[in-house]
Amino acid sequence: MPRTKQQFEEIRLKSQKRILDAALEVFAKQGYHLATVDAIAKTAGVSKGLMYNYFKSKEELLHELMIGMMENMMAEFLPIKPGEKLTKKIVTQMINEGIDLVLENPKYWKMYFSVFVQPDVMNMIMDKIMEMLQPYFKALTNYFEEKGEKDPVAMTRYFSAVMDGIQLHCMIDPKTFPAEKVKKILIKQFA
Amino acid sequence: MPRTKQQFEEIRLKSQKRILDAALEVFAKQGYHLATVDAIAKTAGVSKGLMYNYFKSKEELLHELMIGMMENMMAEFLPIKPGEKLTKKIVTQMINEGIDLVLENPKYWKMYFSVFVQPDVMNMIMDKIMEMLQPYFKALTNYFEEKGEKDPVAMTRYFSAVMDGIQLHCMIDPKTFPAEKVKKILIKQFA
Amino acid sequence: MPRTKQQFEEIRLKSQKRILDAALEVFAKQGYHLATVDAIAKTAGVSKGLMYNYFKSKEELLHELMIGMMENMMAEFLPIKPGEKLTKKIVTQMINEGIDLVLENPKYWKMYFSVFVQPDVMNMIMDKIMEMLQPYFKALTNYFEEKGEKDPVAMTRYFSAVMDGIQLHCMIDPKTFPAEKVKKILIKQFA
Amino acid sequence: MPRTKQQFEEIRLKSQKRILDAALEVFAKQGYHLATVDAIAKTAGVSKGLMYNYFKSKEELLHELMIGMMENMMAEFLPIKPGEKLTKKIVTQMINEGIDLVLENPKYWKMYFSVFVQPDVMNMIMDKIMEMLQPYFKALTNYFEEKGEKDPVAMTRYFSAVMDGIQLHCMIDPKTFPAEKVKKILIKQFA
DNA sequence: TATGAATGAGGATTCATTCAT
DNA sequence: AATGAATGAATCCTCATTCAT
Repeated sequence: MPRTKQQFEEIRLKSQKRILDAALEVFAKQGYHLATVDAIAKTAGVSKGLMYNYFKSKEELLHELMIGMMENMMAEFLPIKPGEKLTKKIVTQMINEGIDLVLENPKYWKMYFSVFVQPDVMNMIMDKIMEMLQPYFKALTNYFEEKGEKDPVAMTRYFSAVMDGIQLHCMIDPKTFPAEKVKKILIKQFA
Repeated sequence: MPRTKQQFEEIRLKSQKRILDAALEVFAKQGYHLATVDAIAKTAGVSKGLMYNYFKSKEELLHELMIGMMENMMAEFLPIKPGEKLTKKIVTQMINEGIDLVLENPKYWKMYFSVFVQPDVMNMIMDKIMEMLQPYFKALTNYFEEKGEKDPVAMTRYFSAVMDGIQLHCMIDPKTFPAEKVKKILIKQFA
Repeated sequence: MPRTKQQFEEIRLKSQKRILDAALEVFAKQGYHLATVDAIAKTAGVSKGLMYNYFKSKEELLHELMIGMMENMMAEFLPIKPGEKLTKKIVTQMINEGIDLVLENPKYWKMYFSVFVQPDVMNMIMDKIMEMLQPYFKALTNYFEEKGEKDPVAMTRYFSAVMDGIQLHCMIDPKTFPAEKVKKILIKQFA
Repeated sequence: MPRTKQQFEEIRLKSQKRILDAALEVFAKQGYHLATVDAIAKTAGVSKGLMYNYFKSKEELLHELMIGMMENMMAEFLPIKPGEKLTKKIVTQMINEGIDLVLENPKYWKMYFSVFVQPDVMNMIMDKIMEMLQPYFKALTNYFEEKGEKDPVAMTRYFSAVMDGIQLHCMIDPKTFPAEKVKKILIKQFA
């Protein structure tokens, strides 16, 4: 008797998750190009072949991973519902969380950032991610508008850039970067 | 025959420069891992063998390149002599130049940034670069101290991070990023 | 419960046929080596596991298929009973049918031919097929003998070779090959 | 001092030839799909890498080989200059040579034939080969026209098909195929 | 009987590096 | 100083086959 559809589905999901987790770990430690499919499979405790059952290439594995991370991050980073407005409190929280997230797992974020900087290959991802970020940009633009900023669109881009810069430095040097002080500066300036 | 020696030296330097220029171009276009030694040699118009006369590996080529770029950038970006003090004017100039440099050649800077984000491989470079940045950090700390900032060290790191974030976004999206408006915000805030 | 046994047997035969049909289709389209077991199973609408219940390997599947095709073809191509003699009419029919069969399904026949040309792997099949062809060769030899040919054995081999050559060209270029004219030539020469 | 251009050219040609010879041998013995690049390189006594210096893929290697064989064969098989007319003597020679060539090296010709029967992959080769065969078809058509055949184009195609059929059977069973007798039949019929 | 997840050996391809000239 | 032919380890990916259910 074969397993039921549902049983198979469960098995599939479980294996996929193991592979994605392993990929995250290995990509984070070695970077995309130095990470071998072999190492990922070994880390996941599955065969290489299985990987290719679920992801049609190493690149697709990265894509899926990035999209997944992005979705998770968005959920934590921008905890508002569509249409809801940003408040000072929420922006404060975004700043704090955005920095803490990186400090907790600098390796993962290195991988994440590195993609933005890879030439060619990753353009597909960029589009997808930009699309996902739209509501976040909109909400911020709204927020800055209500705060009375003259050019809320520019301010939003400025804020995003600043946050990315901070996160970048947290990643590079999590030990000596004065995260707490910088948080305060940011909150004072933007929230 | 000292004359001949000098000529050899000239040829050496010229070839080296051609190779470094080619490497920069190819690394910038393809990223370190996707760039092949072959492509670099071809771009430089020399043989692979010659390349290995001057640089003992692909990695060394990258190192030399990065250090060189860093030195150039520092010269332009921080045009003060050791001991000299930063003025509002100079900081303003730093902000403007720092952004314009990236906008002029986003590809090169992508390569540059990507190194900071590569795990493992580039740890060696980091030390060297951090060392080179020391005087720049010091001068900025001094500057912020004189401007009356409470925590000038934190402010310096904040400023560096912000500048990197802006530059990152300029690189990613040089066309729609509101560089001029952001410059104004930065100058108002830091200069 | 003999009834149940019979039902099982029916199911078995039905599944086997579906798999063989699918195999024929996929082998014909992609060639033996490029055809995947997966594709065959999918085309047949069964699981890979089931396939291996009926055929112990991809190679056996090919064997069964070839033998089956051979039997079918023989039935159509040489519609005489053992011992019965070939007549002009029957030979004419063989020529016409032999060419039409190929023109109707050039892909299948390509697969069929390709086996004769594969080194190593398929030697096993050759023996089996040669054995099956014996009565056909005998009947032809008889026929040519009665027609007064000096060397009926050679003539038989010649006829077989010619037919295969014609069929090969029909397969390669079914559109522009002058099949009807060639039929006439053949009939005039051999029938 | 580097070698001269000419020296390099010689080395290249020599290596290429070794690889092509090896490829012919291995493809002939195992068939395209079962032949491994490794085996070819080993047979040629060079590294796998070198193969890829000269041929950008296994498939291209096959293409080059086929084209080369074709050219050689044409030179022997159709020893007339463009514009020159075919005579009975030349056609007789074509028949004899065409069969002897195959009998001498059935393996090579198996490889050659197998390509015509491979689905998909080899379409590029087909076009090239058809183009090369044009002058041969033209000369034959002319010949049959002057011989007073009613439909010389059809006759040409018939003749080609017959020759291929004979060659095919020579390949499959070089030992018992009555080559000499068949030659006589062919000569009587076509020359 | 029937399923499809899992395996892993095997194969094509790439590319930094070496070395004879 | 200069060349580019040659190497081979490393890597991605495929697919026939097995097996627990």
